[in-house]
Amino acid sequence: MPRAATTSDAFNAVAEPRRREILSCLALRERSVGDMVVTLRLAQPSVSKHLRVLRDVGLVRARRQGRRMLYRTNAEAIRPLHEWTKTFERFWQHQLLRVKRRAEAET
Amino acid sequence: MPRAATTSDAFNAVAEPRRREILSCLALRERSVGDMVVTLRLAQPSVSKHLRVLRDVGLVRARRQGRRMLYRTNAEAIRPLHEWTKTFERFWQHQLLRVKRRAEAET
DNA sequence: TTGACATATTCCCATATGGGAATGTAATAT
DNA sequence: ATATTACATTCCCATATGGGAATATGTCAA
Repeated sequence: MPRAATTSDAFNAVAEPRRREILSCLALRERSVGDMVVTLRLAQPSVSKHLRVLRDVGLVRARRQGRRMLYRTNAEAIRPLHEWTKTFERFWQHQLLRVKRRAEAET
Repeated sequence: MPRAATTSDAFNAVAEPRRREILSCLALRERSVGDMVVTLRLAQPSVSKHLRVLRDVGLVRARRQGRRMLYRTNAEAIRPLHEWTKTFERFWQHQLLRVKRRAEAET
């Protein structure tokens, strides 16, 4: 069995650094593909393909405006990732507390 | 260029569902490999290989106890993911507000 | 209709993958 | 020393990948 498809879920989709850049970029405001090509210095087909993946998992939404396509981030789809990482919050807080205590004990 | 290695960073490592299960499991308490095999119903080599990936990116720590290896989650390594998703928090809050307003306007 | 612009898709390829099976390695027990 | 237990690694393979290049699709303008 190979690795799961990038389009299988948000976790797989955001594993790619370029796609994370795109999401950050499109969170602030709607942008066209050509806009992203200039901003991120990527080839147009690459941008389109990344957007396709992000769209398939619902991380971006698109609408047509004349001959352009305008994309924007659908932040709601990032929330499951946030929730998952959040379940570990108390653990790293415990770890930090332990480190702090150890440091204090050493003085 | 193929997909980035699963060991290239935490984002790629946690893209795999089994590895997320392992992390959740090892966050509560230290466990041996055989323990995980039983709990997650995975073949032993699979568990070992997943743990290897998680170790390479610092998501788990290991120590030997006799003939067993005990693993535990290093929650601190999940923090960057949490921070990244957090940057989108205000955006989904905006979206929810908009949905709420629309719902209220329709009544 | 024809052309230009904007984006999407297809084809190519080297590479990393996860599981299964088999094998290697390390530590204890006898 | 040998056997046993507990993990780790290696080999195999079908499959998905991201980039580059080329091509297809879609929209407007004249």
